[in-house]
Order: sequence, then structure tokens, then C-alpha cells
Amino acid sequence: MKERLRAALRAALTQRLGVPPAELPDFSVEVPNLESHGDFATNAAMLLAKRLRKAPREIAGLLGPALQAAPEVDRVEVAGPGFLNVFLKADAWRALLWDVLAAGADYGRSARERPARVMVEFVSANPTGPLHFGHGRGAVVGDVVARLLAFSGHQVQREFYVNDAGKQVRNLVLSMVHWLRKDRGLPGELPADGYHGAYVADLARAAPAELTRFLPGEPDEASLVALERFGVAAMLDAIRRDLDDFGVAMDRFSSERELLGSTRLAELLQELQARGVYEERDGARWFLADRFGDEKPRVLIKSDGSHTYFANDLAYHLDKLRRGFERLINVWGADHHGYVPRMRAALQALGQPPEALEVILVQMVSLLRDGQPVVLSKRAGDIVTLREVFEEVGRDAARFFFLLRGSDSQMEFDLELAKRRSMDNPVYYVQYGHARLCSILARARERGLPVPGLESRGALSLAPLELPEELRLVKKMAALAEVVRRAADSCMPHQVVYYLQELTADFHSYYTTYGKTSPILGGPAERVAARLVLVLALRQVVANSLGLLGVSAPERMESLGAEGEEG
RNA sequence: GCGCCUGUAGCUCAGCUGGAUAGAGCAACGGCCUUCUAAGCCGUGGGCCGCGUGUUCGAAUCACGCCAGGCGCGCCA
Repeated sequence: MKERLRAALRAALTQRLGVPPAELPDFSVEVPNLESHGDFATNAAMLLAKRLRKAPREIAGLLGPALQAAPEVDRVEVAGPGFLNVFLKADAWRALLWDVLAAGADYGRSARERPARVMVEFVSANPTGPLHFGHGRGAVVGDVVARLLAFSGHQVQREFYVNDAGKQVRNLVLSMVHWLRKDRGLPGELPADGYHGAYVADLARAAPAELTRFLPGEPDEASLVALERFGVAAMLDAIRRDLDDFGVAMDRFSSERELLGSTRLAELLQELQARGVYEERDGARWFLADRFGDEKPRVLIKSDGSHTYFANDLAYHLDKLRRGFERLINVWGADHHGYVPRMRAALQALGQPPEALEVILVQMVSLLRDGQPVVLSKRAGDIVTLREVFEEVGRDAARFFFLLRGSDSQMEFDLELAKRRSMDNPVYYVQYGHARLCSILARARERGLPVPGLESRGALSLAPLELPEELRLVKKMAALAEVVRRAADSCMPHQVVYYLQELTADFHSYYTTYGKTSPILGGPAERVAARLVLVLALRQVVANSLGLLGVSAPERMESLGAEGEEG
């Protein structure tokens, strides 16, 4: 509808006001904040005031009739400084309910004229331990951004980059060796950057005997590598399980080590060399990143001949582009932000579009228990794992909480609050909306009331839906596709959360306001039928939205009991 | 010192690419359950949108400068 109004405005501007098509202003067509300002409003007249040397309201008066021509339009008003407010006929809105039922689980999905091939790389935690609490936010944000992109018509691939080649995995295996020796009473110390957690000892003890034959001696390189592979594989398995149980899917785990084995890096270095942006200094090899907007040159090959993490990661990003992905979305912790200009510089230096790389920087999450920060001692190796958190508060609540704030705001995650089954907890509010809708339908069937389906389209009139609250709900449902597209394009999944909260709030309000005077299942049969169509459509929209967040849509929720201190 | 993020109600945060009278939840206070789940609803109070200048028909939103908090500035990952 928005697009049709836009087209009508463009036509009116060129034909009635003689504005050349090339000089059309970039006017808006928006849903206004106030309902009295119509279903849609445009600022076109104000933008043209200067050029046409006319008062905005006068121009608006000329444009109005053009919009009026559309069959869905009820009336058009000139308002305020020169806004055009467009009101649609109620019937035009009501018809949308059938569209919702027809589309079902696909309602809100968009098709793109030109879908982009998008890679979302996220989590990418070192395979040296289980996912900890801090990984949760990036995991959910990446997961939902991927869902949103796919639902809004793009082709999406999700990947986890496995840093299985560097110093960290070496620290892991050395830590394992330390624990093995300790078990046997052999001398030795944990390496300075070693891993303290008890899980490392468990991991070491789980190693098959043939991998620990070097004991009681010191391991040679081959033994170390073998044990390292074992440790990494086991940790990666644990990470996969954590993600799986948290509702986060990956299409592929890309191994840094395997990528190293390919010739990508060598080619890349040659290419940089050929372009004259690669130099040797002090025994190391540098990429002259400062020529491409970064602060300073960056080392690719260290003086000991090993690669920096950056070198390998750059090879990986190039690999993504070669595999045909046009948009590379990475979800990184905000502490890695300094890395962005470096990667962009390198892509640019290699003749790739630097803007292909989009980085979602997620800010820190502080963990609270009952309002007090949870203090963690890194030295003692105590970490709060992601699994502990979602097992404590529940997967739905954990996911919802991580999505509750924009990625670039730091946030607090209060365990007690997330667990609380009360009004403070927004996830239950939304889920309860869905359960309530289901319960109305169940009650209707119990009472033997016919629940209309799509087959009633055409036969059943929706005209009895005349309450302002009912029309408001329909209008909000109409916005889903645009909300999803917007959230996807801007990588802001929290927008869907807010949408969902508004939608369910409108429903709860409608339900309660009329619960006594005009209950959904009361009154004339035609009205009940029409309202059941509204309920069916609402349930679909709520379910689809929850689905996009990876949060379950329960059909019923256990009642807490009104007189409940218990529980 | 330089760079990135943030600063909006008592608290936690929305506010889309500049639009009309700045919103939500929680907290506080007052109401609503014989009838579709009260995990709900209705109402009241609460604001220098960090500060200042600029851009323009119009700024919480854009630009610049300050102030405050967080993070980063390795031949670490």
C-alpha cells in the first residue's frame, strides 16, 4: 500500500505540478505516530515548497485529489505544516486478515528482486573451552539476523570460524599436558597463558591412552599435535552442543587450519606484493594498512615466520568473497572494533569492495544476580558458561533477554529477573499473548462455535470488526514484513522484539477492555466468526514473529494461580 | 593522546533514512477477576532528550566542539 501511495504521489508531482522525474524529492510515506494523523502520512508537499515557491499547504491541496483516486483510500487531509494524511477504508484493512491466513507461516516474508548472497559469521569462539555467558549475545544476535535476512528474501549462509591453528589451541594442549603430569605427580607448571578451568583437566583425562604415551616424558611435537587435535575436536563438539541446545544453527564450521593448508594465503600475499602494499621491516612482513584508512601498518607474517591471526582471517574473508558472497556480516564483540578498519583496508587493497564487510559490534553484557554483579575471577578459571545461564533461566528467556537491547548498547542481564515468572519478565508477556489466542480458539471449539478457515474468504464478512482496537490490530499486523525488512537491513533484531511487544500489548488491551461488555466469543454469530478470523490471524503473526526470534510460541501457559505465594 | 560505542522519566531502555504534542517496561500511587487464563487491563504522577554552537520550514535524530562512562590502540587472538 505504501508503495502504491508513493507511486501515486510521484505521478501527481510530475503530471500536475510539472516536477521533472529526475528532480523528485525523496519524500517519505510513513505510518504517523498519532492515529488522528491517518494511516499514512507524507511530507512531499513540504519538501517542494521552496522549489515551487508555494506554501506547503497549498501544494498539499493540489496533491490530495490524486491520492484520493486509489480505491482503498477513504479520505485525504491536509494537516499541520503541510502533511498529507491518508485514511484508508476499513474494508481495505480487514481484507488483510485473509492474506495472513493464506500466507500462514510465510506471512511477513518478502521476496527481493535481487536477493543478496549473505554470509553471517558469528560466535567463532576459540575451541579451547565451552561457550561462556558472554558469547550468548553474539550468538543470538547473529542467529536472529540470519533468520531475518532469510525471511526478508536474501540467501543466507551461517558460519562459525574455528580458530584451530594458533597460539590459543597450543595453550590448550599445553594446559592439558600440565594436568596429565600433575595427575601422575610429575613436575611442571601451567603455562603462563594456560587454561585454568577444571574442564581442561577433565578433557585431558578423557584423552585416549595412545595420545598420552609420551608420559612420563615431555611430548614431542607430533604427540602435541595429536593431543591438540583431540582436545580441539572435543571442545568443538561441546560448543556445537551448546549452540544446538540454545537454538542456534550453523551451516558450516570453517577451520582456520584447513584454510591455511590451501594456497589462499600465499596468493593473497603475492597479490599484496604486486600492488606494492606489502613490505618487510624488522624481519616481519607488513601490510601497509595506513594507506587505506587504517591507523598504521599491520603485521601479516611475524619475524619467526608464523602468521598473525589477521593474515589467516583475511584469507578467510577473501575465501568468503570467492565463494560468491556479496555481503559479509560479522558479529564481533565490541572489544574487536579496532579490527574493522584493518580488515576493510585489506579488502580494499586487494581490489574488493570494502563496504561488503558489515560488522555488528555487540557491546558487553554484565551478568547480575538480584541486581548485584556476578564477580568472576579469571585467575581461578571460573567462568559462567552459556549453558549454565540458559539452563537456569530457560532458553526462551535467555534468547529474549539478549535481544531486548540494541547491539550497540551495553546491557545488563539479571538472572533473577530473567527467571522470574512475573510481569517484570517481558518474554512471558509476549508468550502469554500467544497462549491466550490459542486458548480462545480452544474455548470456541469446546463451545461448538465454528472456527472459520481460509475457505470462508469471500463468504464471510469481516465488517463486524468495527472496534477501533480491532482495526488497530489489523494495521499493526500489516506492518510485519516491513518491520522484518528494516530489522534485517539494519541488522537490528531488537526491532522485532519491540514490534512484538506492541502487538501483544494491543491484543491484551483489546481482550481485557471488552472481556465483560463484548467478549470475543459472545454476541451475534457473524461477529464471533469475524473475530475468530482476527484471532487466527493474530496468532499467526505472533507465532511468526516469535519464530523469527527463535523463541517458542506456547499454546498454553501454566497458570501461576492468583493467590500464589507458592511456586 | 588517538579511535569506536553510549548518554532520553527514579531504574532498564525504544525512538527507523530529520517531521506533527518524546514513548515502553519496571518502580510509586489508585482502580478492574461469578462469564474467552489477572503471567492480563485501566488510570495518575514523573523529562534541560549530557552541555553548547551550527545546518533548515522543522533537530532526541545531522555536523562541529566540550563533558561523563565503557571499550580499544601487540610481531595476542
